Amino acid sequence: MAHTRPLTATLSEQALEALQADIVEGALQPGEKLREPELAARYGISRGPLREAIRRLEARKLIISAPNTGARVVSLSATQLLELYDMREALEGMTCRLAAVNASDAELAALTTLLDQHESELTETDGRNYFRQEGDLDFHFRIARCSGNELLADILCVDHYHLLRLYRYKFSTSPGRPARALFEHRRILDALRERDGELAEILMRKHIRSARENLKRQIGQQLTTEQ
Amino acid sequence: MAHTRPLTATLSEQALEALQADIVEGALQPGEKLREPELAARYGISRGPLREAIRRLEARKLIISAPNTGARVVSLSATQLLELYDMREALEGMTCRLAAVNASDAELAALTTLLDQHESELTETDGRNYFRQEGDLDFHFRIARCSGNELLADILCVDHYHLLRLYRYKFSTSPGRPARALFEHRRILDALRERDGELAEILMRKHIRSARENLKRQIGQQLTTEQ
DNA sequence: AGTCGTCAAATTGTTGACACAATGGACGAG
DNA sequence: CTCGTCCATTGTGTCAACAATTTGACGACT
Repeated sequence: MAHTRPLTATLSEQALEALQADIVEGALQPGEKLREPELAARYGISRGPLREAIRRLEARKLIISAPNTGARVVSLSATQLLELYDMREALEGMTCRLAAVNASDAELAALTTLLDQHESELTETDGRNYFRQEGDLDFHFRIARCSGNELLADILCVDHYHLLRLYRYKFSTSPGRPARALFEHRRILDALRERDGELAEILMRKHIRSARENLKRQIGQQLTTEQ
Repeated sequence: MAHTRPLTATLSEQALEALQADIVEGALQPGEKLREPELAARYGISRGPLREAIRRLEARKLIISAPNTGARVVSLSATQLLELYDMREALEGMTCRLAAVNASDAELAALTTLLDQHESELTETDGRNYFRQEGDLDFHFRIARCSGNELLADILCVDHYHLLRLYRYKFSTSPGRPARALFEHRRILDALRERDGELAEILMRKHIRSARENLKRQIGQQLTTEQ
């Protein structure tokens, strides 16, 4: 009989999760210096595992560090944030194209359910926070996962997803945006159901580009202009 | 007066470079177990910095590791290798589109020179190893670098480039392929010079897709079918 | 007053030792 | 002969101490 194994086997993984949560949830602010002795004490571990966690979060682009001067929480410039959207347009366009071919009927049905669920929440909250959906509740996340391409899915859902999470909600969504986004999601799903990969890709790219334009308009002095 | 500073400030970085070279150049074979005491002795360092180097190479997908069971050199299945090409199609298509807008005239001129150089080498070596160009000599690498999008360029030229290097040359290029590739490169550059981002993206994607198809045809029993 | 050099404190880089888990082979039961 | 168990060995996870570098403050000099 198997023991119920802990969620994280090693202290390094626990530190990874804790540190990532602290960064994404804002307990550690963008640009903040990460002092190893302080953090190690905070998580009740030694510096060894902590340093490994820092290296892994560097891979997820949540931390930047230089030799001898230590690590800091990432702080994207406006330019860098827009770059992130160009990357998403390219990668999510491709996952969408692939999903049109590779998604199972069951997965597409589940996506329909998800969007219905989003619609309820949209009307309930008066169209306020449609974008707050995370992980499995995130339409984009789910599409990547059923693209059939593990590499793309991992890059989007593991490597860069948390950076997106960190910045996605720093900007107030303009009034009509959530409803508009839901509409675009439905059109994308329509294309997926019709198994039209080319159209699905075009629609997803347009969708992300319009989110990018929306963001661009809102970028004022909220962001540091230089990294 | 500044000391001539060493290329790598820390042992961890030296280990990163050494280990990466050993993996890409085949001194460490795909799938091979990486024993920390052995490697630490090999590079003349202790396990601490070595473990950090391993974590960083995990980010570059050259190493995979699981808790308590250690690390191994990555060994891509045929499926995973094809997935890599889908990722490239998406990302390089985008860098190409952006480069059409953002590349300077000087950069485009340098790319022309590069392709001329490739042509000489192609005729000199009887069309054998056009694809062996690496780093700054790699057409794709250079385009990413002049896309103006640092994030995309880093993902392609740092994060995933070495994985591509590792696998690019495991397959014999079919007879006419190098000449064909050079021809496609020239058409892409034409589009860049005309500042036609849409066409440049289309051509780059077609180019990578045909490389993918070429690869697919050659995949026999050389690759493990399961990871 | 401002700039530069020096020194002390804090922080990062590295090491070797210890604790724990996994691997592999010998041994014995079936 | 096959399978499972036990134990020794090997390797990974973690820690605390040491070494080297950076940072900031203080004071001397222009």
